[in-house]
Amino acid sequence: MRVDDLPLSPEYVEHFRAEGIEELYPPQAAAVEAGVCEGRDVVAAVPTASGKTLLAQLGLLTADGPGLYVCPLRALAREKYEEFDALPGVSVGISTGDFDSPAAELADHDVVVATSEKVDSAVRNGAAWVADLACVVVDEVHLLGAPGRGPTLEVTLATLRRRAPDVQVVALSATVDNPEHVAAWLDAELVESDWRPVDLRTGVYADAAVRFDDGTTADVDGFDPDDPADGGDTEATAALVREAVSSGGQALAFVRSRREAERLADRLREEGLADAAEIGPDAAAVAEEVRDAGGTELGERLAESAAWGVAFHHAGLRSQHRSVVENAFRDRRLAVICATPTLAAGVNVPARRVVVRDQQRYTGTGTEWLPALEVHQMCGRAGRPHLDPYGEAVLVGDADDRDELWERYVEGEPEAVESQLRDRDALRTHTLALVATGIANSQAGVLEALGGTFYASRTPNPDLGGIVGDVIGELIEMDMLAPDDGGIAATELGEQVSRQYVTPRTGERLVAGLRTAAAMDPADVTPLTALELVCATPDMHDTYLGERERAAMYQYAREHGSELTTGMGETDDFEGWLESLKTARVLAELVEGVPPEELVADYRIGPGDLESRVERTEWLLGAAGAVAAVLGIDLPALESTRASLQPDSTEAP
DNA sequence: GTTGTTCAACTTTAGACAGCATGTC
DNA sequence: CTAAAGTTGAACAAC
Repeated sequence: MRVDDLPLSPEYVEHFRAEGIEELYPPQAAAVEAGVCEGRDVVAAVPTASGKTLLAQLGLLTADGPGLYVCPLRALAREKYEEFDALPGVSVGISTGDFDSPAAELADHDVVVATSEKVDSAVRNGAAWVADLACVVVDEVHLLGAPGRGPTLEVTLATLRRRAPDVQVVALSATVDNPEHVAAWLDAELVESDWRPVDLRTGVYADAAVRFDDGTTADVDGFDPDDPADGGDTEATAALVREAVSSGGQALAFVRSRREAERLADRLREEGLADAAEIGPDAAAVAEEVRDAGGTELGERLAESAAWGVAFHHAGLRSQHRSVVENAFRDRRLAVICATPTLAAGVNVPARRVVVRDQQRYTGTGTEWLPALEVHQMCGRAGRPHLDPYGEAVLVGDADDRDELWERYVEGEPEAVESQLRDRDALRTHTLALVATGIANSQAGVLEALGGTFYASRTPNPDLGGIVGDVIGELIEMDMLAPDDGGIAATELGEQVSRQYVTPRTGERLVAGLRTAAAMDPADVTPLTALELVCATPDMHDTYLGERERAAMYQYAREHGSELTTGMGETDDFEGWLESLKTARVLAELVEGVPPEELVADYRIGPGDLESRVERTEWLLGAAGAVAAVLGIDLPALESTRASLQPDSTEAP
């Protein structure tokens, strides 16, 4: 099937041809057969890089009305936004937490790209445009099975389908074990394929040789397993990377932790890989870009490394640094990225060879094998269309785990997608939201609304009644819901909590903290008071408290006790509270004017971690202000603290 | 006293969505 | 109370 054959206006056909697209890829053709262009619902379970974007565009461009593209990450949203924006005559909007088209304009765009939480939030805040949607594309639907975020996705989709019963849904999934279940839920045609535009061979390294799934075996150049220095997984990884690079390709190496990503990069840099890849001069420019994106010690190390064509990539990096690395690699100005698993789920960064050194991860209860889905996503980054003859993914192991790796990841099926909706916290949040938005006004109403979820479609007798009854009781206890006219209704507090997009537990904590603060001596209410209030909330992530820091934090807690809304004896999770106090302390120093570089060094936290905590704090302080207004509490420290966290007052221009 | 080496005990460990409301020289 | 790798620091040897 050719682009000319599609029911598209000539300008689009022209655009796609200009992009070099003539013939549709088989999965795309299958989706057209299934009716993406005629408004049919379609679930496509296909590998990354097999042309999902075009598939999404076919649905959106042929739909008779505005479209919505839902994706899980802000960086992905931006990437898609740019791709859609390149289409002739299509007006595109974007709506994510960090980057937002004006709300009034969203309704006027042909396509809006948004994160799933932002869509959920828009629904909760009564955005009218959702009811007019003709087509919704959901990228990475398999995240339905993600513990924290899956429920949001399924409830939001159920609500969207309720509000706009005729929307076309196009769902894009990674290869999973049960795509038919997702398709059955959406009553959609299933397109399933493992076709890829570039061949991928996956192999397992052990004992100085790689055994690939196409039956071939390969030695590793310049690698002597009998040399004691060449024995470990890291040495093998380095050799595999070096080999790919010296034959003119680029490589990605995945390791378990941030520190190891940096270490591996150091090690590879010492080998001077850039020369081999003939990207030397360009790499120097990348180093400059990294420096321009902000100077911390970590940033400087990244720049030095990038100058040699080798970068590292993890969430401790500021988002700007991350995107510099991603873009430079895509432009072939870097030879290697050593990364934690972040990179596997993120923006499109294909390489000739992918080396997965670590396949296990620490979980708090020992180390566990990574899900096959995750490893497949890493491996799927191998092979650049038009640039590489093939892609190669190599799992590094030793003789002992060779068979296990082979079974688990080369031959093994990816996991099934399973609903996480039964989770109490998730149900509490969504029950409140459903009532607050007026979708439901009784327990039966909530259950009925949840009837449209993936969970309900998978469970013959959805027995959510018990849990929903429980959480309604809790919400009434929290004064967020109240009995009303034989049913239930949201209180002013409940409505505000839902609109501010914080969890009920966070709302509860804010109420308690605000009441305490209101009763405190005003002279004791400082930025630290506001920050501790917000940091000791389930919606804020804690900061790791090192063994050596613990005593100092304890001391700090004692010294500043009068400013805090939590007494040291009051909490049943003292350790957890100390961790959140550390977060508050770091932010308090930032507010006082301590430069970020210093904080990063003093508290051993990544610049990216600091950045994300500042963002969350701004949001939560805003939410705290809204809750305070409901309670009739006036606490100027909330707003003033938030103001002094704003980028222009904390960062150099 | 200083520097170097070894080894055992201790420390650390991936990621990242979200609010709101607008005017001004 | 899991596991694997990195880091620290004590003990000791050589200078």
